Amino acid sequence: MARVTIKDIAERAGVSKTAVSFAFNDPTRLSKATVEKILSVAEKLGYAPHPVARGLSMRRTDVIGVLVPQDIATVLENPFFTQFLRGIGQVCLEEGVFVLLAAPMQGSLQDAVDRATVDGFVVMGLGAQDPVMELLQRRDTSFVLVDSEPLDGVPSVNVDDRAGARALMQYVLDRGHRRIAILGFESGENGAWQRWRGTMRWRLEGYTDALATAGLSPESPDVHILEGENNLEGGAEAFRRLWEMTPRPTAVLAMSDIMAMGVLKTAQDAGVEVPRQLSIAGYDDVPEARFSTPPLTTVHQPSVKKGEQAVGLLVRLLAGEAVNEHITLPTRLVVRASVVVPPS
Amino acid sequence: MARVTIKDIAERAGVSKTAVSFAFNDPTRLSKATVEKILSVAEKLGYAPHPVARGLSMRRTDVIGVLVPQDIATVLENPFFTQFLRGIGQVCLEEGVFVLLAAPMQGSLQDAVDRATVDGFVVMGLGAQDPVMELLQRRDTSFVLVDSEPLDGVPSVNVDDRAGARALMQYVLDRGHRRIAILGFESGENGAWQRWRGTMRWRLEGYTDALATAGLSPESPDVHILEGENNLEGGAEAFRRLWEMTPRPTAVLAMSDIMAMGVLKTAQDAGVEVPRQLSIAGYDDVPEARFSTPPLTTVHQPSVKKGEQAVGLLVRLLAGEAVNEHITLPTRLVVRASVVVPPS
DNA sequence: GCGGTTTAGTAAAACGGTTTAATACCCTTC
DNA sequence: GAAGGGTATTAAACCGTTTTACTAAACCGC
Repeated sequence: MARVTIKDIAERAGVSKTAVSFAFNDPTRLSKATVEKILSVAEKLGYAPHPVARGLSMRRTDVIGVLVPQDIATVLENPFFTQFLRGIGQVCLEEGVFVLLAAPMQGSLQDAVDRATVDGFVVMGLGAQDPVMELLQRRDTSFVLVDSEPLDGVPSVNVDDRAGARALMQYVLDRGHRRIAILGFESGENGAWQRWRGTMRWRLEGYTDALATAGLSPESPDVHILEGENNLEGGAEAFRRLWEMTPRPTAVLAMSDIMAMGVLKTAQDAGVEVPRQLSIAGYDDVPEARFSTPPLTTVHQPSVKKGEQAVGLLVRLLAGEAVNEHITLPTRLVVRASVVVPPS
Repeated sequence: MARVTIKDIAERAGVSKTAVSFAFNDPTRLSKATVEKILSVAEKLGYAPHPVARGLSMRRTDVIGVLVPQDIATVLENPFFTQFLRGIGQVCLEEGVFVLLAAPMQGSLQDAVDRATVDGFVVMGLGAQDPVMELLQRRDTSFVLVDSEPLDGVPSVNVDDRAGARALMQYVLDRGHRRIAILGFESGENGAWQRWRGTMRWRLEGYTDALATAGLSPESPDVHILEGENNLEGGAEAFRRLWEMTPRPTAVLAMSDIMAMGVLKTAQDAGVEVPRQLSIAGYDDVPEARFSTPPLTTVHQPSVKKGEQAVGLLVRLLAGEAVNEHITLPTRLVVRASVVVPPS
């Protein structure tokens, strides 16, 4: 039983394909009677226009892609991304557009871009110097950057990472901490925080701003900057490394809540009292940050709104509007209980 | 600057469109020299085959849809679904296939099915009597059911919900609880648990099995069955209702961890000591269940594997294999700290 | 130098829709 | 009664690929 096509409907209704198409897309072009006739035949045969054929003809798929530089399982491990995706999904639904997850296919993000049947991309956390960036620009695909360094002529959404990081570090210093570990994501530039770009760079700048007020800097011997995978295990692994240091840091600022929770869990499993022996702070303020024990002191960023805004820009771009906005959303320090004064 | 098509490449390389197509899809049909010539021209012009055109011609989009009966923001609120999606995403990546999220479009799931450009669906939690089920069967779309009542001829993945629920309830009863609340998802059949189907029904059967060993049943005056939205707020709202009962239940078994955590949080905010005054149990064993205070006693289900298996079946189906498997994955009681003996 | 097979390439027909340009018909209007 | 103007409808072109069926040339053994 082959798929029922527009031709079938046309024949059964005794009209042309054009008429059938009109009945669905612009009924005013046809007489009331003909439209009804066509629709009833279509209904009876269970016809719906083939979305791919339609897409080819209309040069529009009504799908937007969410492009992420890591594989889906990894990305979804971070609740922040789930929140972001919720924002995207919600707006897409309202706009009558589907969401497609585009991650590196057999390792190649380029392949994913080439093969994805989408009208445009929301691009998440892509390095400015990534070759995919060029590829996107060369194609006629529209796209919006999120958590990337803004590019001229490409709309973008970011949060005020620097201010958030500064406020958090200031808070930690104000409690009295002077031996501090900063935990970033894996950047492929392990240890070379001088070469960090984008989000990590901005956050580091914020930390640095605050450190300066205490006469410290990333180069200070008691300030440690390390990288780990952006998930629970990355936090766990980082804890093990930093707990071997002498003297041990009294506070660790992770660049994501999920890493912070990895540190927290592993520290507790190792018998370390948090926050008495070790203060831990995160970044993002994911929903579960308030449920941990102790609840996580962190920096809130409006993750859902980030997604909403990104899709909003993309939709306008796809509608042909000349969008050139660089949105920066606010961040906010959220004080909970995982950072206290260090042991004396 | 219009998109560069196969025709452009053909002209610039001085060959036919067919040759270009072969160069990409079956290079052995062409001489080494011609292939190189074509590929170099394609490279220079930045050509990649138009995925939609390709899809139309090949009758294959290399996209699978994840069909959910609620909107994306709601579904993603439940970490269980995120885990499920991780499993799906991972296998899809390996298979070189994209994932498309298909939720009701402007309220119509039917629309979503008609408009989604996919080769097949993983259908999540759809009621057996849902009209969409019929639609799917009438179309030539392949699909796999997850968390639905198995349908003849349609592969499906489920977990042993009944056994899990039974073990959990037994554990609760063994602690000595006799005034018990059961909290299900909103089913559109509020209060009418007799009409629950699928997952909710199976779990309820498990609870009932165990209740029977204590001489109780869903009809017992001290057993309360209620529904709430399947998210934190649903749990919160449910707590308020059940805390007004007299006598109050000493234990509540929620059908998802997320609801359980909603109950937990709200109870604590109301000054209730958990678990001393109120024992709380969940279902799913999402990653954050171990991080709550107290850590959640719950039923583990292999969410990631569920996604993996579902895609696995779908892929085989799409490959033309006659798949007719009904997979049931095991569940397992996870004892943590949120259920203790009730106050005397 | 002759049939037969391989090799390298192509023209044209799908795939299933939408859109453009044209036509046939009827109704006014002068 | 011819010109003009809707209105309802359609044939054909188009979207950008893949695939089928065919041809021309080269190669082969004898």
